[in-house]
Amino acid sequence: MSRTAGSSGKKTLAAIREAGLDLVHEHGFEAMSLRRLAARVGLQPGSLYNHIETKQDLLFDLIHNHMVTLLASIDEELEGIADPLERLQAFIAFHLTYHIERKREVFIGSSELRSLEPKNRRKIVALRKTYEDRLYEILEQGAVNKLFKIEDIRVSTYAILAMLTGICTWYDAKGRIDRKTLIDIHTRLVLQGVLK
Amino acid sequence: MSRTAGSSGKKTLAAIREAGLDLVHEHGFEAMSLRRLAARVGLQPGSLYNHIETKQDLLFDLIHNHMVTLLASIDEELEGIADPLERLQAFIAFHLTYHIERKREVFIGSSELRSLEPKNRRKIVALRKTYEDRLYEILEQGAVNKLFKIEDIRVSTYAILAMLTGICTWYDAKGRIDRKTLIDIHTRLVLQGVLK
DNA sequence: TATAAAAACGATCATACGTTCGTATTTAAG
DNA sequence: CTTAAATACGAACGTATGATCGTTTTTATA
Repeated sequence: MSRTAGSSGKKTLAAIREAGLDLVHEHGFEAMSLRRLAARVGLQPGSLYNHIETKQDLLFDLIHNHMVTLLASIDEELEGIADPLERLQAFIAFHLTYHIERKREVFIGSSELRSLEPKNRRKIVALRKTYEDRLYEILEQGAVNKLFKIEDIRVSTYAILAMLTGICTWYDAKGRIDRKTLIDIHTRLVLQGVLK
Repeated sequence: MSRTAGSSGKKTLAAIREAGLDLVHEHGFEAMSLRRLAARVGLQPGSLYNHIETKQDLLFDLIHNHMVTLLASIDEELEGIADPLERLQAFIAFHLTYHIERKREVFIGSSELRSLEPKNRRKIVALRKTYEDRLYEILEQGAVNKLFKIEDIRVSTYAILAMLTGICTWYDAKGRIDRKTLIDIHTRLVLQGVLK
């Protein structure tokens, strides 16, 4: 893929991000070389710096972008739903669907927190906490309404998230189970563990 | 840490493994330099090769060692327990305890499969499958005995493993919750999702 | 205490690293 | 059509990479 001077910066940045997701996922952030990244995008190494500040900034950009989109999406998804049970069902379906389609981002978002500078890491951890709180609040609301019976809301939040996220990384879209069935099974598993 | 020629190879190899776990966990396998590893152990880079074949062999050794010990331990743990419910409880307690104490190994064992050569990766994946089968068989036995009611045994196996393993990576031993409580909560969560 | 084996040293190989910079080219706005 | 801004080039910086090898030092055995 060759590229000419002056060509659209928007497109080039998008290509850099896409190749970055691939390469970080494949080699880890520290081991991803900007030379390989540039080659995949069709640039000379130095030209990357017309689009990114530093390698570190690229990593932050990739993870931050993921988290912000995730948060905006869940809020959109839950908007207008009041009943805790329905909200929980919506959360499960959304989380599974969203994460299945973004395995690279999910992997990087958890495995490469180590490579973020402290200030950047704090920002990401705060966003993650905000997302976790969406589920926490649903469980809490259901518990208050005597709809759910939960021993420890915080631990249950983490347990449900671990289950849903973990499964996404294994799930093979071309395998035995279709997406709807996957959602159904998990909805039932979670509800059994949570319903009164 | 300084080291003298002729000193015990067993100790040196153990130190290499320990430092290797740390550095792979911290930087990722590809980005872990043998120079840094050697420095941490107190060796010149070339001296590592008195103990390891290649960098790749070290990675395989680290992961393989973990998986073999894991398998031997679960078999020992389950030995003599016949009742599926008791076996499930034993599995949960064991898995949580074992994984909490080996966060580095667990992390590396999942995130660095990508860095294993195909032949090595196949061996590890086979061992992992064997471990997963231990839980699968417990669930199956419980289902046959009409003790458990499980919609999809394979998916439930993965879901339970994802939940238990995921939580281990977050769990802070110095935090609000002690280990016994963590096990109790998770045992209840799993049983609710599985019991008839 | 003589000696073989084990382990460490330290130099070396060609190659790759992230980033900077001066220059050239292309695009888009006026 | 002119021109400023955006983008790309390509060389260069000092440093680090995994692995090899001949040599030296230390250990343990007999």
